[in-house]
Amino acid sequence: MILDGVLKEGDPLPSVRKVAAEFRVNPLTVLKSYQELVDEGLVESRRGLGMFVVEGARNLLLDGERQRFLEEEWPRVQEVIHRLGLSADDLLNNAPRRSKPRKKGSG
Amino acid sequence: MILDGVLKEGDPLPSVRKVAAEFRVNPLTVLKSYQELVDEGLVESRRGLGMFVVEGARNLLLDGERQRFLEEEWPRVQEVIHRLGLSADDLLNNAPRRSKPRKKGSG
DNA sequence: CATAGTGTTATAGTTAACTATAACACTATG
DNA sequence: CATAGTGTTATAGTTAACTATAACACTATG
Repeated sequence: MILDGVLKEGDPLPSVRKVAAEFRVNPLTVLKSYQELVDEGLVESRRGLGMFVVEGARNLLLDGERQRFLEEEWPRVQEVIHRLGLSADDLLNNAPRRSKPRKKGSG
Repeated sequence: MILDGVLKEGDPLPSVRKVAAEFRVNPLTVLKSYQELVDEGLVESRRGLGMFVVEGARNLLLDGERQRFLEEEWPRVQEVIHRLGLSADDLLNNAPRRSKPRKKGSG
């Protein structure tokens, strides 16, 4: 939500209790997740008021997630792509060039 | 290992006990994972002998994993790429076109 | 002060996955 | 049969994450 701009910097996060109710989950579970955001320096907690998106959170998140994605997730995704014999073409255009025709349409 | 051809069809999987020892893990845990492969029809169990890669397993796996990847994983990866302001094009072709130059080299 | 909304802490219980250990069932080999 | 290697089942214990419930602490508002 922060990355997508749904939550701007300074905005309050939906309250622990509301999220807990909406997802039928224990408030403690929500709180713990929110605390992780605090630990990452993205969110700050103001007792009695709520939890708020920190100034600069979006850039911090963007940089951090970019790094994590490029160094950890993407390499693994690339391995999978390679293992499955997929091509960049297959993935980007919804119109794959006619490659080797498949034996059968399986379903 | 099956996709990469390390395990050919008909080959025995490393025994439950060996894997358990190698990864310092309970044999039951390994067994359960192997059972999942049996449930997927990729592997068959021969009591007293071992677990073996089924004939046709590689193609079955290839088709199944292709579908799973294209329908589930890749869309999510694309969302992340988009959210992070990265380009799938740049990531797939290793030769990124010169796009907007970044403000700073961060480190 | 009372109220209604926040985050926070505490205590006890539940659950799924995993561990530890032992024993059982089966097969090829000699 | 004995042996050594397989998969399999059973029992009890451990652990991390989550749940249920209640209470505490704080803030803006009236």
